[in-house]
Amino acid sequence: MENSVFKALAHPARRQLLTLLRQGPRLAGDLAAAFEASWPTMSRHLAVLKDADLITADRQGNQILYRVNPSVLEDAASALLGLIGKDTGDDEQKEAAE
Amino acid sequence: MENSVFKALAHPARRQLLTLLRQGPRLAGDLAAAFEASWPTMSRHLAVLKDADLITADRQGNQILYRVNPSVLEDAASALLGLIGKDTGDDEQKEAAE
DNA sequence: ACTCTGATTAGCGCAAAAGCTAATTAGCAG
DNA sequence: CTGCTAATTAGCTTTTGCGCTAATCAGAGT
Repeated sequence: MENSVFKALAHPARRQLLTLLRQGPRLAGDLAAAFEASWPTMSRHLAVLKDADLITADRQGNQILYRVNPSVLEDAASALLGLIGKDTGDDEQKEAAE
Repeated sequence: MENSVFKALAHPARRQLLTLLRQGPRLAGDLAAAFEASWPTMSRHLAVLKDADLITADRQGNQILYRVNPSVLEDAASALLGLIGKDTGDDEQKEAAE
C-alpha cells in the first residue's frame, strides 16, 4: 500500500499535480490544461494518484473535482523521516529505550 | 535532481536497504545477503541509491561500506510536506505573505 | 433520442527499469 | 604472478511505465 504511494510520487508530472492541488481543489480539465501532455495522459496520472489514495475525485455534474489527501502525504513524509531515525510525532517507544 | 531521489525511493527493496542502513553503516555484502535477490541485483539497487545521493560508499580495503545520507532524505520529506503546505522549518517567506 | 462537452478507457509502440547469469575489476594474501 | 574474496559491470530477457490517438462513457441541455 505504501509502495503505490512512493511509486506515484516518482513521476514529476504527478508531483506537479499535487502542488497545483495544494492550492485547493481543481477540476480535472483545469489540471490537464496546465500541462503540455495530452488530456488522456494527465487523466492517467490522476488515476495513479487516486489509486495511491493521494487524491480523491468527486463528480460535480459534468465534471470531476480533485482534492489532495494530506494525511497520506504526511504518512509518506513520516516514513522518510523514520528512515533516518527522526521522530515524527508517532509513538516509537523503542526509540526511548536506546 | 530531486526526481532521481523519488525514483530511487519508488522501489521497495531500496527503501528496505535504507532502513537497514538507518541502523548504521553496513558492508555491501551484508546488505546483499539480507535479500532474496541476487548480489548483482542488489548492487544495482545500491548504485541507484548512490546516484540519487541517498547513500555514500567507501572502500574499506577489500569491501565497500555504505552509509545513509540523512540530509537528502530530509529534503525529500520536506518536499512532501511542502506539497501540503506544512512548514518544515525552511524559510518560506512567501508563506508569510499569504 | 441527439448532441455537445468533460473525462476516462482501450490499444499500441517505445523507452526505461528490474532481474538473472556470466564476465570483469579491485584489493589482499601467499 | 597466482589465487581468493568482495563487488561491480556487461549483456540479455522480461516487465513495467509513459505517451499518443481513437474510442467510449457520463451527464446536461435541447
